[in-house]
Order: sequence, then C-alpha cells, then structure tokens
Amino acid sequence: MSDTVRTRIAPSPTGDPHVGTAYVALFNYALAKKHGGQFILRIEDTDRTRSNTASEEMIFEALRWLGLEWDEGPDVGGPSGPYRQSERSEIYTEHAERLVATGDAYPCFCTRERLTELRAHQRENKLALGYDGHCRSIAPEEAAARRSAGEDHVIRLAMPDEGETTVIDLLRGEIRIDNAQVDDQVLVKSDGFPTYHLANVVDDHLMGITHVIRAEEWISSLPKHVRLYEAFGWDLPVFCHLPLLRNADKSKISKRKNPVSLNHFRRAGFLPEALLNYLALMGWTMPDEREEFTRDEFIDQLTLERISLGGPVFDLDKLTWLNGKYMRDLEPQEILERLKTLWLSDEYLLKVLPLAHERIETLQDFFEYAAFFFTGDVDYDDAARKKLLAKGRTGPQTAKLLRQLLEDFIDPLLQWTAESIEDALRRFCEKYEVTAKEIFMPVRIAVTGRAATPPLFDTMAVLGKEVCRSRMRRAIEVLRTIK
RNA sequence: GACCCUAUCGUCUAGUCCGGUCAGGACACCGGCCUUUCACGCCGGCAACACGGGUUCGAAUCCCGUUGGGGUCACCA
Repeated sequence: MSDTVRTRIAPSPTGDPHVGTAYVALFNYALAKKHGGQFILRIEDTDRTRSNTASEEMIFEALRWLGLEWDEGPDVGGPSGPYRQSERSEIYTEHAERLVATGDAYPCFCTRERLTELRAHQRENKLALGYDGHCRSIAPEEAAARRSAGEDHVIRLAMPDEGETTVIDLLRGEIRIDNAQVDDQVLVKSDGFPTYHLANVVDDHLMGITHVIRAEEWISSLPKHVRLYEAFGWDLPVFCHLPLLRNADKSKISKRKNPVSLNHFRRAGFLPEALLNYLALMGWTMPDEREEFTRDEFIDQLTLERISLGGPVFDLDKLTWLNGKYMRDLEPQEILERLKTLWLSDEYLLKVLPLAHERIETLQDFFEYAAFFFTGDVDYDDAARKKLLAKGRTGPQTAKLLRQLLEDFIDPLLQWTAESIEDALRRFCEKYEVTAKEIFMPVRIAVTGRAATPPLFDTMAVLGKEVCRSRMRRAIEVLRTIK
C-alpha cells in the first residue's frame, strides 16, 4: 500500500455542491488514476450544526455527474472506512487522548466569554490574535480531575512557541513559519467532535493518503498539521496546494459574483465533460497547449508540477465557448439524449404540464405559455420592469429586498418544494415587514419574466432552485439600474 | 494589522529551472472571407513581461527592494 498513490476529496456537506470541490476533486482523481491508485471520497461532517444529509447526497450526485467516481467512500465502502467523519468519533477521541498523554495537547477550560474578551483585548492593543495558552500551565493531574468532574472543555494542540516549522509544498517548495505565530489550535470541540485539523490529519494517515491535494487556503494551517503528524510519529504525505478559483475581481470565487453550484451548471445545460475540461485548464496546460481534451487524456498527461500558481479567474465566456465545441462534436442523437435528461423527460414535462393545463386552449399554446420553463435567463420588457418594482419602492430598494430574500431565505433552502419556498417567502415578509402582495409580484416577474403565470410557489418548485436563483440575480442587476 | 502565498495581453496561459526568437496560443473584442440569414468554420487585427535598482555584451527569465492582488488569523471546513 505504501507505494500506491491514494488521494482524496474531503468535502463538507453544508450546502450546494461547489465548483471548487469539483476542481480539487479533478486533480486528486486524475493523479490517483494516473498511478493506478485510489481516489477516496470522505465526508467531513464534524460541524454538527451545519452538516446535513441532503448536501451529502448532492455531493455524490454532482461528482458522479462529472464522472469523478470514487473507489472508496461512504456509499461504496472500502477497507479504510467508515468514510463519514461523524461515524469515526471514537477514533478521534482516542487519538486526541494520545496527544494529551504525551503532552502534545492539553485540555482547555476557557469559556467562550474569556476568549472573546481576550480577542477584543488583543485587537485593541494591536497584538497578534490567538489563544494565550492560559490553560497550558494547568497540571495534568488537575486537568484530568476537572475533566472527570464533567467540566466543559476543549482539547488544544500544544504548539511549540519557539523555533520555526518548515513545510514543503510540492508546487511552492519550502515554506517557513515561526511557531510563535501559530495558535494552539482546538483539536476537539466541547461537543466532543474533532475540528478539521485533527480529523483531517488522523483520517489522511489512517486512510493511507499519499498526496494531500487541496486548496491554497489551507497553507496557513499547514504547520499545525505538520506538528500533528510529528506528534503522532507519522510520515508526512506530499502536500500540494492548488490555486484558488477567483471571481472577475480576483477575490476567492463566491456565489455572490459567480455561479458556483455544480447543480447550476448541470441545470444550465453544460456538459459535464466540458466543465471538467474547463476546470483542468484552470492553472494547468497540456504540454502541447491543446485546450480541448478528454478526462483520460488529462490523466495521461498530468504532472502536478505543470500547475501555475496565479489564482485563475473563472471565466464563464470561455467555459461556454468550450461547451459549444463539445456540443458541435456530438451527434444529434446524443444531444437528444442529453435534452431528455433535462427538459424533455416525461418527468419534467409532467411537472410543467399540470401548471399550464387549465391556462391553454390549444396544444400549441403550451409552448408559448410554458416557454420560461425551458429557457435560461428571462428578459424583462418595459411592462415587466414596471411590475418588477415592489409597490412604493425604487429599483435599488427592491433590488436590496430581493437580495436579502435570495441570500438569507432562498439560498439556505435544502428542500426545494412549493411548501418550503412559500414558507421561506413568508418568513422573509415577516422579518422585513413587507406584505406578500408587495413582494410576490416582483419575485414572479424575476423568475418568469411575466406577470401572468401559474401559482408562484409551484412554478418556482418546478423551475428549480438554480434557475430561480440565477434569474433573481439577474433581476437584481436590472433593478439596480431602474430609478 | 500580522503572517503566508502570488505577479506575462481585459481573461486562461506558453516561455522562467539551463539568460540571447518580431514574447507564442486560446477566450473576449474588432475587421474580412464563406453564406439567402444567423451560427459554425477560415483569415487577419488589437492587446502583456507590475515598478525600481542591480548582475550581464544581452534579463520576462538570475539577485535585491517596492508595489499590487489573494489567503489565513473560529469550539467552520
């Protein structure tokens, strides 16, 4: 096993499946395949308040849609399971206790209030932020006694406060960081669950991961991870930090500024093989600079060393162009098959049909009446623009309302049904003290482009979350320009 | 703010390790050709080595500094 390449993607199931997950997964997948090794899917659901199974399901589906099939994972099993961190609690507890026993970690009884005050004080006096090691000096016997008495506590990593840690990143080479500025990271939370740092290191080791390929945002916590490997006496894997995908303004890619949900790309009709190809182009090039290539060609040619480090801007235009090339290469029959999986399935048509049924007089009317169920973004003509405004409010004011509705009530929805949508809209009305009458028409126009539609919630349910969100974003942009 | 990462056309990038081509390709944009139209396709154009110092006959490439961009600084991952 030691000479087999084993890689993993370790997403956290806390929302819609992210394009960044697919990006990192692709490189992990390809490296494992290139060397005849294994690609593992591990679900990092140690944040009990945010993790949920609906998100986990979506990750499975999205990764499979892209063809990034895993060799071991929660749903397929494997020799190093379980692959869901919430099912591995005893393992983390046991490992954390090992560190406490050797003095590499210690119990900390500080309250959240104390930590908040500490942080405020540090901020005020422009000191370095971080835990001050308050509980580190508690004698082990005393700490043990307090723990068994049931006192609330966490387990912290005892980071050396002198010297420096040298870590090696495959792409960047040596990175040196003073230990003094590395915090005593919490390893086990007061609820008994591990934090990312502990769980990740323990699992990567136990699962025999040889190459840790993940996003650049993890570089700063590398010293903590290295310290953990050392404390456990384990060999280090190869670390390779991929550049972060960016918005057009170079900030870390985010859903405010870009479509980031893999569900969006699927619903918008991008071909998985084209998306994958495009993702491979982010920071990487074929030796011959060819831009169109298959997943297997990518696997064949991949060398991590060819990855460039400037954060690549995710460019929808170029993705769309590439997707077009793939489309043109498909036979009409194949296009038909793909259309059938999206808009021309009996399943989808039978959802749309009942909504149009009573409102049409000839069969042909269906296509006119239900057009917005099949198009991408919708246009807002002058009449629509007028009704896009909430009563008594300006364009920008309505835009702000819609944005709050979208970000605080629509985006977080895990269940997308007429009931859950209605509930979200009504909760929104209550919180912002707007009436249903005021806001429902703007929402209706936003998601359909029309004032006359089937019932709003049913319509939105059938359109799907991604289509609604994309059209609402568009409407918000339009509203900002209306006085 | 501290620390870390990073820097070639608007965007994705080749070239950088082993200094020496008009700094190459792609998207977007602009022109033209093809075509009943549009699209595709083809041809052409616009467009970059962040800045300042060195080293050198010669620097995108090596060294130093500056600046810009990004990330991290949670009992989230």
